[in-house]
Amino acid sequence: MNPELSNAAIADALEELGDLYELDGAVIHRVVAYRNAARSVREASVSVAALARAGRVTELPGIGATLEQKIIALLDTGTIPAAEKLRAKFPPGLVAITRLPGIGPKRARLLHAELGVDSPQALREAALAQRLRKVRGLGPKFEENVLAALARPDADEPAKRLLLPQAVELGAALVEGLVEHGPADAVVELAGSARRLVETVKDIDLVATTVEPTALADSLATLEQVESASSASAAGARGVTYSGVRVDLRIATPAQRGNLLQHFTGSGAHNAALRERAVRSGMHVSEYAIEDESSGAKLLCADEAEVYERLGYAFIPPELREDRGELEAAARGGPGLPQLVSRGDLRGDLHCHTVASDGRATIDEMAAAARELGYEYLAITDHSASHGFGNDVSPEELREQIERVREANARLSGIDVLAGSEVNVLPDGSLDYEDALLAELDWVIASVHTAFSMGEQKMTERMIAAIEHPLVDAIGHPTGRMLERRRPYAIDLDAVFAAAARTGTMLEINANPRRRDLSELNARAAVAAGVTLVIDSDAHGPETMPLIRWGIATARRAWLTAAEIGNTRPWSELRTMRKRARPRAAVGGAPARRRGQPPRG
DNA sequence: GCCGTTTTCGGCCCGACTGTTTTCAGTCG
Repeated sequence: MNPELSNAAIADALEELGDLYELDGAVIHRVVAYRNAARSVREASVSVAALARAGRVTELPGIGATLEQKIIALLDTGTIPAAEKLRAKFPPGLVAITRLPGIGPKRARLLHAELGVDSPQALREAALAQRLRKVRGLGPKFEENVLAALARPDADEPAKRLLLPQAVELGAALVEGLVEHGPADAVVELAGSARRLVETVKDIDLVATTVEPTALADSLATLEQVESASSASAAGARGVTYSGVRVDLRIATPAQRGNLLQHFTGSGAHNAALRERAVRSGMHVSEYAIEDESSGAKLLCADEAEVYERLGYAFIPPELREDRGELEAAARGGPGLPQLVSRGDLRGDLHCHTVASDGRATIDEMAAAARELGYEYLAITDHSASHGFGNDVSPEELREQIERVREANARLSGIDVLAGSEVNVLPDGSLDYEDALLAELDWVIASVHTAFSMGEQKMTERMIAAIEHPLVDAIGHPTGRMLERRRPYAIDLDAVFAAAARTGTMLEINANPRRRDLSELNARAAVAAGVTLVIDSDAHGPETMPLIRWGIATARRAWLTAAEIGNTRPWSELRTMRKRARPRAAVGGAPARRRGQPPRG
């Protein structure tokens, strides 16, 4: 029997069908319904295929009887009949055209019907022959824009995205520049996905208030980072940096600062859901005001929290604004939002490197950095013997390192230094130190660093073997992904989470901004399955230990509280949670702790 | 196609910008 389709595969199929219906001229709400359903499937924390087999898939938001049937057909036959029909009608090249800026489904359909355009290549030929301008509603300018879009070397690949720290840094520099060059009263803030602390960012969104909006809009073009700016008006301006990042500045009056910040922080899905719910109670929400339908009164909010309050919600932290159940939870009479974990809750860092392997600093230097951050403990976890791309730590060297850690711990005050290792999980699931040596360590984190492409079943068995090892306390960066660089290895995370919960093995949120691994959705699913997480910096030097903030960001976006994170506890408590410290009978027999699941996600 | 502190039918967020138009459709976020 074939393995069931992944949530991502089902979501892709629904998204494609939505695109095809849109090309076919379906009413837009139907198209939107497919896209909402696709997102719901993609973000589901359990196997949607399994849910569908159990007849429960309509429990997911946005999935009704019709989509249930289509998902079942997809699982049974590998395809959806409606999609087959539409694929025959609209060639894939036509769908590709709709990805070009300025061309949506309507124009693609028009070009197909009027000129027989069915691919980017055919579109280019038609534009060069000046045939596009003959179509009603299109003109020479459109032709020009089409050719420019097609000429871009990266026209058919998705745009590179900034890692969050780069976006935050660029955003801060732009804010500073606008404050410096703009009118004296200007207040400028970073909004958009960077404010929500997402993993990667496409463009920089800034909001500002001033009584001289055009002066501020004009000043965007004068910033040293900005290569070109356009369409400056009282409403704002747009620009592109020399690094090729789009910047969107929106301006309102000081009295509307809250409305604007709320709108421009997004996400789009959060705002759409917020506004739809508001409409049902007779309110219309925009970036400028909340309008009461019955009285016509327009409420301006200088403060963002007031926007939520006036609409009947508790304040929703930006990290949660993804339409993943936060509105239902924050609504008056709802269950309420969790008290999200914050940086100050962490009492220690359980994954870092020193000069013993590929780190840049000594034990003492790393311990000093940890103390500086207010931690109570730090585990030194250099790579193990077979790491292969740094300075390996042989068993003998690890024994010496343990001695050095014990000595440092005795000497240093204000910080407990723990002897640990980041042990390789070898392809067969075994570890590369003997158990007797591992038993001398305070903390063992096991990670996969080799043989990434072994296939899902083998990788899952490999990982579960490591999870079942009695001396493995946690699994490091559990999916191996590198944002914008390397996909996660194929692995059955449901099985991994179940094994981790069953054995009491913790899983890591690796805070390195290129990893953020587990991701927010996976972290949320892991905790729902009963797993305890740890948040680690994986620092290779004192200066990278503060990267922990990006791991905190992921945990917050995963709705996690301090109680769900192991290293918010003092070491005296956390050490007893390691499965090696538990009564032997409990290992393997502990029932999964279940947390109340929010309505979505 | 989904969904319900108005509704099992009739709604479904809101506004800016562009290019094409003499008042607006399409696209985008």
